[in-house]
Amino acid sequence: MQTLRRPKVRDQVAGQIQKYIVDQKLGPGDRLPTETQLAETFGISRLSLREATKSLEFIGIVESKTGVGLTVGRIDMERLTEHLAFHAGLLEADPQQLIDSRVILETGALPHVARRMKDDSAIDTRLRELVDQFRSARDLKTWIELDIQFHRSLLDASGLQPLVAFGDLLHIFFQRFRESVNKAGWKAGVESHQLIVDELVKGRVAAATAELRKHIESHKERI
Amino acid sequence: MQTLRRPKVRDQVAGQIQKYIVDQKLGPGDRLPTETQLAETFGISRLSLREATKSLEFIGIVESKTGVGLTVGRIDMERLTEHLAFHAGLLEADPQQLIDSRVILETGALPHVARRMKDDSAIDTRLRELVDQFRSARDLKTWIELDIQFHRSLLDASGLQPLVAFGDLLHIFFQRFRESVNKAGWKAGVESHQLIVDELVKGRVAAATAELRKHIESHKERI
DNA sequence: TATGTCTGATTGTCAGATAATCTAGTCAGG
DNA sequence: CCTGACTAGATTATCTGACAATCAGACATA
Repeated sequence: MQTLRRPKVRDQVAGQIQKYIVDQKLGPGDRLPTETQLAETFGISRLSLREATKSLEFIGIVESKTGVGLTVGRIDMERLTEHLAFHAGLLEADPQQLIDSRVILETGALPHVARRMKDDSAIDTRLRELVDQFRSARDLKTWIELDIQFHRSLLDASGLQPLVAFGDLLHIFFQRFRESVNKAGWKAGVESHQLIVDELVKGRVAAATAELRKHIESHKERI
Repeated sequence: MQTLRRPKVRDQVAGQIQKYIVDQKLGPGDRLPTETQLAETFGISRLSLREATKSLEFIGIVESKTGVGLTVGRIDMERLTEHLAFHAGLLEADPQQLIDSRVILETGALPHVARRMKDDSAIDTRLRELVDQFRSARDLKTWIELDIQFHRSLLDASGLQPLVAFGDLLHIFFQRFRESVNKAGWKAGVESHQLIVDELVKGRVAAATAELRKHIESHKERI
């Protein structure tokens, strides 16, 4: 049976604060009302309000400084990843689904990347740079780091910000598979990345897509 | 210059709680000590401890139930996406980008939908039901409601939960365009949905994809 | 102008209390 | 022996009120 719970005050409040930020069209750094004012506005105690703001602060939606007040913050994915990666075991997501989703996301981005590459040579440069760094990577840790960067840059190159945001999120859940990469898979990964970039530059999107799909789906063997 | 701040109590405590979970090798559902006990252990007031646990609860690392206590939680993507709607890129999302992202997302899901349709006739039924309700929709409000449901069901039918979560997020930002749909666009939308389902049932994924793309991109005319 | 100081505003932390809710055990009735 | 209602204790949820720590800006002083 689904547990019926009374909606918790702080969650509602957290939602309302987010809504407030959007409605008022506030951006990073902008001031929010003081805790006391907010508490009065929502008709709750300052303490309950605090639990809401502290939660939001935890993931970076707001920042609070003593003696200053609350400001809208910048979400930084690294911070979040740090906390979440710590708890790889708690992440509940079907690996298979994660992989399929990534394939859809990244292969879907490729046509956009190819199109933009024609006008902006910086994209090409950036991707090649990363591939080169790959080759000189000596340990698994930096390899993983670069792999994330490569795929992020790929999505970024599509010019579609929403995809980048979603990609970041998927990566958090993906982390644990990455750690199971062995030397052979590593080597294959380098070649794969190189190939993808080469095909893209030539404008052969279909070939790049096929390679990218194969590359991502290679994770399936390790689950 | 980097601001020097006194490390905040609750962040330290949040870290310690996480450490505790890992050290004790706790998994989802396992009990944690009570708030009072934890507060004593860390030598802080129960209130400060609460701010830490609430933060962790916010992203799903722990759960707390009244009358029961704290348990280790499961982290699910839906919850996170909800809050990360604030991710910088999305806040200032360009309508064009939103549309392109949706196209990638939904057309990418179609092959999965088609495959699953073969084994599960309920999917077919569900989608047809929605199309039928479309025809009998009389005002714009219910039409929009049904449109959202249709596209959500489509993603849901792919069996890929991450896509559903992301789709929901995109819809939030999409809302404003929806309201600008006129009678003609409405009529065309009904036919379009019908066609997509028909093609899918016949297993003609490419045709369905083309139609879906056209359908979503029709929004471009209205921005 | 430059520098040190004061002050009001705001968040950080605490203690103590009451309400709401859940778990586990108790006990009556069959 | 079993089942269901009920009670008691434990635990979190929320509130009130208070004081400490910190900061930005005004103000006075040289």
